[in-house]
Amino acid sequence: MSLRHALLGLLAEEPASGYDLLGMFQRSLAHVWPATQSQLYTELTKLAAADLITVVAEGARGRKEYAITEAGHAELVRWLLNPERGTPHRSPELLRVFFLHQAGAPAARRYLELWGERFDGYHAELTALLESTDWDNTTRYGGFGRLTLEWGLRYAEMNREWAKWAVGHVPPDGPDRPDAD
Amino acid sequence: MSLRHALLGLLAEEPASGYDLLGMFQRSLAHVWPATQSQLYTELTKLAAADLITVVAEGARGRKEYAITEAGHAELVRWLLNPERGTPHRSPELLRVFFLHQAGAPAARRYLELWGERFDGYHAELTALLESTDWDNTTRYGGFGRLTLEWGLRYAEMNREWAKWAVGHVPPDGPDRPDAD
DNA sequence: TGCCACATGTAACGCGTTACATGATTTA
DNA sequence: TAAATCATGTAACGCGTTACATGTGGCA
Repeated sequence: MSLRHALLGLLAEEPASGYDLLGMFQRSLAHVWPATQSQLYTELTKLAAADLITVVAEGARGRKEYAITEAGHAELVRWLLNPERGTPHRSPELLRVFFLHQAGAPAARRYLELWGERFDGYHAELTALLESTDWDNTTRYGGFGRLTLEWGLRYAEMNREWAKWAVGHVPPDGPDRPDAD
Repeated sequence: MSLRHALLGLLAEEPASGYDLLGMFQRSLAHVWPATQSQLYTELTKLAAADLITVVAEGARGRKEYAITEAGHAELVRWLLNPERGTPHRSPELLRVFFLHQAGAPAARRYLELWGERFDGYHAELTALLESTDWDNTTRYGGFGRLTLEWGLRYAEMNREWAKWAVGHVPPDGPDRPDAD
């Protein structure tokens, strides 16, 4: 149930419409919590029904501007300070590594090299974001966006380093299959 | 659709029953791709219907032992070598960081300290796993389990370091709320 | 006037979770 | 003979994805 809290978090800064929020998701939250248009509108309706947000203005083209309520802000803070036990970590890419010997050592090495390259790209993307933003002037999100960006940078670096290490540690293929059990 | 490939991967090593596979998931795959009992049996039925696996023996208590078919192995290798564009990264914990200034700087620092401690624990858990396993003797998964474990260790370290850094970079609370917009 | 951007909504489907439901075999 | 373990299955629910569906307002 994190989408609802993401919406509350955004609306805690300033009122916005579903369309506005969609833009914010695509621009600033895309790396942390992607969401689709359809999901977003559905959740806004639910949040309004639960009185965590309310419509504060209606504009042209059916535009509805939402604002967070007191109850909504209370819920946001409650969620922030009560980290329920995390969702288990699931990574299809890492799962592949687990079974990669089925593909043979050369293919495995290629896979890991590709891994490194993908994170090169990701790192570059984030670096561009870091440099294109004036972090001093960003009162919005109080600079915490910088912390999450730093996490992303370190994550990318870690993956690059790991991939490099892993390529060198791919076990050799067995003669055929040991099957010694 | 990764659960099905995880099952194919395990069955590529040796035939097993749903119950056996459940044990393997809990023991060795828990950190990479957790799965529940109910999910697993459902997926096995589907895999059998698709002829990617077959029942090779029936034992006591309705036990059904499955083995991978040729089609199943082909599908496994296909999946291994075709990394479709990754599921977007979603982390409720990181999402919290994004909005943490709503909770105030002291609470934010406490949150980040807790983050570091949790990864201390995780790192210790993985280290224990590393030391309790004889990696030379592990033909099963051809040593690739070691690569994923290494990833986990580095991930834990990265998070510890980041949390330490982040605690020192928590922006001060605004006087009240700038609201200058 | 025609297109683009704005703006909101619904329906179908898949996967993961929790809970329920049942029963056989071994072993203490 | 009672409990633990082995063993399989179904149902309800939530969230995320894709696709469909519709309509208005501004501007060139």
